[in-house]
Amino acid sequence: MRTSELYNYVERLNNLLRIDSRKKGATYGLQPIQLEALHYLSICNTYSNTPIAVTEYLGQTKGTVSQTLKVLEKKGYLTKHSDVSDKRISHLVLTKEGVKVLAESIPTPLFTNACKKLSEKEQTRISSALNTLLLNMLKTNEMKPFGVCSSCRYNSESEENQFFCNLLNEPLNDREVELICREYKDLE
Amino acid sequence: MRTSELYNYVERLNNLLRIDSRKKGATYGLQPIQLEALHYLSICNTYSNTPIAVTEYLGQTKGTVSQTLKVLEKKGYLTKHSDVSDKRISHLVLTKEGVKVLAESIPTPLFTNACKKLSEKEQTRISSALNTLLLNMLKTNEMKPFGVCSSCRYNSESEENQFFCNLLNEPLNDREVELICREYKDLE
DNA sequence: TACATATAGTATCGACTCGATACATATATT
DNA sequence: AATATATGTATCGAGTCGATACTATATGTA
Repeated sequence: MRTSELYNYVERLNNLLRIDSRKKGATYGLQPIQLEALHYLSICNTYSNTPIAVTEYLGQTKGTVSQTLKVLEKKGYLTKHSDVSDKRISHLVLTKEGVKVLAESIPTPLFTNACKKLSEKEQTRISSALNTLLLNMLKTNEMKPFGVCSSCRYNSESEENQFFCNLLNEPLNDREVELICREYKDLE
Repeated sequence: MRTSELYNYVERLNNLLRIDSRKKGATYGLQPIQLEALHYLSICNTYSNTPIAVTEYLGQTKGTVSQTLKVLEKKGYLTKHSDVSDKRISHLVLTKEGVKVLAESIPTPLFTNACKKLSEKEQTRISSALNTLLLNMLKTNEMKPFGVCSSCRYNSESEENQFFCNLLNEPLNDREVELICREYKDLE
């Protein structure tokens, strides 16, 4: 068992990224958790850009997330739009300014520079290893996996590679299927 | 370039560990950062168990770390011992209680369970990938690598595998050479 | 030796995070 | 219609964190 060895690496990685994220976010008056919320909203689909989905992804309470989002809205990095069919729900959409800030902050400079020095092969190797570790952790956890449509059990692919979500009963366009979804469920 | 893909994995991993760490630490009234400080002190050598070394490792300011350590001391998880030759320096030593709490908290339950399900081969593969990524990040950063003696430039190994540190001018015992050091420098 | 400078560490302040609790509103269930 | 459930907000207190100012010790230099 190399659990401790692995953990030490992961924790150190955590430290470095948090430091870098704090440093970079300070440029825009943003806290690490606020950058993470913005980042999530930039990689999730339109069914998953709600406060409750952010709550599930970040693993915080909805009250805490509500405060985070309030700050981001006040700073002009996102806007809230009421759902047309369910008036309880708001959809959070990044503003042009929010997208810009995010593009300049994430991935963080330190991480980006480190990746530049890695070969394509090494990057693939690391990506695969992280994927294995992550999926394994999610399986042992009650948290939602937040996967993409292509391997979701609710997805049925038609003849022309058209994705269709059987949970939401809607076809999905090419951009949507690449984004992560809070309703994602693994194939059985 | 798969920078974004890699970053997404690492950030998600961060989330999961922070959540788990917060949950577990709450059992003992400890915050994630306090567990990290305790953890560092359990894996560093006696030259590196000072407040300033914790500061460098965690990447925070010394004032912040001072507060963290004050809490840990008050809770009875560590004790401070003045250095014999330099009165400015304190050495931080975990108490029996501190060691116990740490053993029950780190690695976090979620992470430990996930590792149990991975084969020895997979663990080796992930460990190697994380090592590559981490060393690369540290190289592009001004932060100290905090390595172990065996690959440190200050180390000169004698006939009987006896480690000797040329910076501190002291021989090191078998336990010490396995611990991380704030004075560590890569071989040239 | 005297004085300047550097290093290790602490104390305090204000802005911020975060969970807990209570609450408002909308939808689902019975 | 009444009740339960789900989405989201407001407020509070404990705690994090960097900035600043401070003390004490060590080191370098004239």
